[in-house]
Amino acid sequence: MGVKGAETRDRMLDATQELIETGGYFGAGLNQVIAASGTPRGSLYFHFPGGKDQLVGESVRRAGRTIGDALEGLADSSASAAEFVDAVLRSLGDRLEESGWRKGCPVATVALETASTNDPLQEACSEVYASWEATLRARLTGRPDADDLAVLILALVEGALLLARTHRSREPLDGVARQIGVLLR
Amino acid sequence: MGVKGAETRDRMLDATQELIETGGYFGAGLNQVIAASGTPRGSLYFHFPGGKDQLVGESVRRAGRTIGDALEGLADSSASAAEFVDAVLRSLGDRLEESGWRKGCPVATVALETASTNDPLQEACSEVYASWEATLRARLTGRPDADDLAVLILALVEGALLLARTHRSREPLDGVARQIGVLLR
DNA sequence: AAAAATATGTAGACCGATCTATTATGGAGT
DNA sequence: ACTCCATAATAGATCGGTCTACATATTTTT
Repeated sequence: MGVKGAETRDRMLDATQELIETGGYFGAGLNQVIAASGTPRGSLYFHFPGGKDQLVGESVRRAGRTIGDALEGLADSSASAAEFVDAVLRSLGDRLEESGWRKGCPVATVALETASTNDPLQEACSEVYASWEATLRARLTGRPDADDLAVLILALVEGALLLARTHRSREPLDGVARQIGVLLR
Repeated sequence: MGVKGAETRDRMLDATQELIETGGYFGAGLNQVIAASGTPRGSLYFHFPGGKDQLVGESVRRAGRTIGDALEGLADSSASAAEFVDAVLRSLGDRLEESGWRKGCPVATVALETASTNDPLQEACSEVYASWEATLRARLTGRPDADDLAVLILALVEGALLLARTHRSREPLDGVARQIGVLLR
């Protein structure tokens, strides 16, 4: 793949990721993708012969890696598990508020939309969540019930993000942050 | 409104609720709604002059009341807060698994899909969540931080439900249930 | 090194299917 | 008789996807 082609491909993934985050699978219409990325329709099927599902699948996995890397970063710079979770909640809260309550979890909407109707995408979302769980678990080694705790923290963060976006308020994230100490004593 | 009309209206809401739960706002195409309910297309706009958004809005609020009532019931028959949350998780897990991983939270998908693009529906979802929060809060009176705890529990349940549906497994719900005691000591 | 051949990518018109919504008409209930 | 509601045909827009033509690189051949 040449330089030009890679750029076009990237611009398409960027636009899709952005649209998905705001409106999910159906919010990322191909017309909107090509309009937002400034790329022609035909090129889409050149770079993504699998069509929309391939495009969305790659976008989800890509977003999963981005968030995953951010998690690793926060884990490394946190002294305790409680501090780590607090940093995650604050960081995601900033992102959400600064985007005008548009950018919550880049996976959740697609995950729910496709859970029962699109196996390849369901699997992609499942794998992203599993990778995040693994990252959390790695930060909790040594604790008893590290497995359960990792799942619990991920559920807590995802749920708080859902409520915060729906209410258009940081309160759910802040409320969870205030109580996280009790859990990770 | 006559008896016949009310029945038709109800059948439409039933079908919409079912479709929404499986596939969200865009999973509930009007063609599917009328096919599943066996009602004619024109009648839809007779009973719901506001079109699809009115139909979905009423379905969401209706599902919100159904779940809310179930929460109240479980709250009444639980001896402690921890027992209550455990019962909620188990009940939702049963519902999810028995439906073939289709029926998670009847609000979450629509909430995420419409959060940034459809204010009336975003508001409907926000109000349903607020009502559930209030129910949880009522079961926690007496505790310090009852407000925070209600939000935390709702986030936990919503997050666990999202993960369980995505992974097609009860594990996230069970894992949270195992750790809930620590939180509500 | 110049020319020819091939691969890579762009570009947009176009297709059938599906979407929500509207309309006109006819029948059922009271 | 008059309201309530059912019914289907249809409109107009948008959806994902395909197609052909064209342009630009890159390699091969001479």
